[in-house]
Amino acid sequence: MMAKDPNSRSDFVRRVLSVVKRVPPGRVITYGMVAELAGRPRAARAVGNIMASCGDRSVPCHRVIAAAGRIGGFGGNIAMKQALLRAEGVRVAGQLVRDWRERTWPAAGGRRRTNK
DNA sequence: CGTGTGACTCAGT
DNA sequence: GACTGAGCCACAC
Repeated sequence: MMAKDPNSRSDFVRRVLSVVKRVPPGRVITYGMVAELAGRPRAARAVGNIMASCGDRSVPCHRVIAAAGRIGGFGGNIAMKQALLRAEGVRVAGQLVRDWRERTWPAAGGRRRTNK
């Protein structure tokens, strides 16, 4: 069993993967949110790098999107990411997610206020 | 150990 | 709404 080796990655990477794995189906999360849950609210960029290097297929990296509901990237196969999200019930329009506000996880508790 | 790069984010124009 | 510049972080070389 243990075909995987999560221990070979750094702590931060392990934490990021853990967060993404916790994202339920039909839900999406932004890189910044993952970074924050991972303990580095400013490491959105690093999270993107980790996803690009994610060697763990158990991680639904397709549920990780950029801020403002943008799809972001997917190793050049953005179309696949859109299809995967759509297959989970997420409304995707081109490179933009329409219902990301209601599908962002964890539930931000509601909509944003006048101030970001 | 310094530099460059990238599936990012924010603020300003 | 779109583009630009600057900031921030981890990893490969």
